[in-house]
Amino acid sequence: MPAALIARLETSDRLADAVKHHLRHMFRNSRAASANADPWREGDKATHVALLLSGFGYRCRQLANGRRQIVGYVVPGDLLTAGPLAAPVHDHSLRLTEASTYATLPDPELATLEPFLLRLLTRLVARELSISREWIANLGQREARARVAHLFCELSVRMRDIGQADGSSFPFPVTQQEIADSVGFTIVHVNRTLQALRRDGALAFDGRRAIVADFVRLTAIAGFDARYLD
Amino acid sequence: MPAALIARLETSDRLADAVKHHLRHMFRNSRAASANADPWREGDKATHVALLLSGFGYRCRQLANGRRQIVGYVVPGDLLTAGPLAAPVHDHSLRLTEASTYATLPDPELATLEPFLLRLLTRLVARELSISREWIANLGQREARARVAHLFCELSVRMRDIGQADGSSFPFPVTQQEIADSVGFTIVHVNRTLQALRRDGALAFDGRRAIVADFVRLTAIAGFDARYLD
DNA sequence: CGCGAAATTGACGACCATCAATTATGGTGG
DNA sequence: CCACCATAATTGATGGTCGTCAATTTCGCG
Repeated sequence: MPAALIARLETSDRLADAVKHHLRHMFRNSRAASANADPWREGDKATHVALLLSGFGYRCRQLANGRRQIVGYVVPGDLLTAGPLAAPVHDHSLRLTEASTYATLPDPELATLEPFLLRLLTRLVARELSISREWIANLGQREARARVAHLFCELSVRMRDIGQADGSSFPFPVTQQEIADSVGFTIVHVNRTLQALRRDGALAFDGRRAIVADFVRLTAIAGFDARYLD
Repeated sequence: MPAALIARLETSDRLADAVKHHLRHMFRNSRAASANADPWREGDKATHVALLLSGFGYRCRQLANGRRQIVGYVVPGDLLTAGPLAAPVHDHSLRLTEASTYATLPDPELATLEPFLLRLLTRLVARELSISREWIANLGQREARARVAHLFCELSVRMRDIGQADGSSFPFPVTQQEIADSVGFTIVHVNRTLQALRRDGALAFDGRRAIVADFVRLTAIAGFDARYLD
């Protein structure tokens, strides 16, 4: 049940019942994955279209110099991959950091996909692209505090849009090392930056949840503008 | 005439004549733009599908802190935008740094696009996404020399794939300030880094052309792996 | 030849990396 | 329920990469 995708799409426009019906049919096959599973690795053949139904994860790229970069997070409702519609081979690994479920489109249906569903897939890929470009700007032009704050602004909005945020907090099963690999700093510097954000009263943590103590302040620190998430 | 696109697509697989015919028909309407034109700005409505036929440019995002980030370059054969198929509004500005031509798809044909052309557009958007993710890794994990080198590796390969490279050099109408805004350094540091690459015998310039003096060395410095460009 | 833009240089300082501990946390078995 | 262990978080000291500021030189074009 692609409820999260439907919820997010309906944050802007109401969907016709027929469309919802098609979506539910398209993503009716669901698979389970346990925490720390990798549905695919960089270089694997891209076989299916896949959509995250529940859980959490990130996309990860391994560099020749031995370092790795997290290039994006996936939350329920996100297109995990457009499969062979995008490229024959995956350019990154997908890691699910908690037990998750995702839907895959049966291969035979790929060839006969309704045009309007094909267009939806294009829009979903384009949204990933928009997010990626925001990350480029984040990595290239923001200093530590703003850069880290921006990551949490983004995730906060994305979680809220799918109804996964509980008040001002949301599930965040990610280590500081993984935050570091996302924003391009060392774990030591990320630790100090998170402490600064806590001192600012903008951000806090409770176990595996992130708490946006003051969203307005956090967005001000980050220079965050949510338009890229539409 | 989308010759560059066809050339690039044929670096991996031969295209059927019928496909080429469809592409030429799809992108038959061409427009001219002068140097330093901005076909669109961030926030503008996305009206057309557009493909660069000739020229050169970059995509640019403006940040709240007054800085800007170049989030990608466009060369002939690149999809400039999937228009309303991607998003109703542009999330970045497009700047053409030299006189260019680009093809646009007439609006009425958007609704009746052949499925296989729709799939091609999805693939082209996905390629932009793959390149964006490589940029994220570049900005997040590589130090100055490798990061700058990587940019030139990418452009060198992309120019070669479309037959725009003349031996080991290619047109590069970009200032050091723009390189700086691409890799997230200051112009001063970019200048020193370029000098280092020149001393290494890896890279040189001649007016508005970049000269890859030693591609193997440049890729070694960058830790470049061209697979993401397929 | 003259002008503005672009490239280059030097000195200095800040931000972030590195190295190396120590402390906290949370999951597990006794 | 607590002891135990591995993982994660935190801290301090020091150094290097890159930013900032300000000036000068070179280049491109009319």
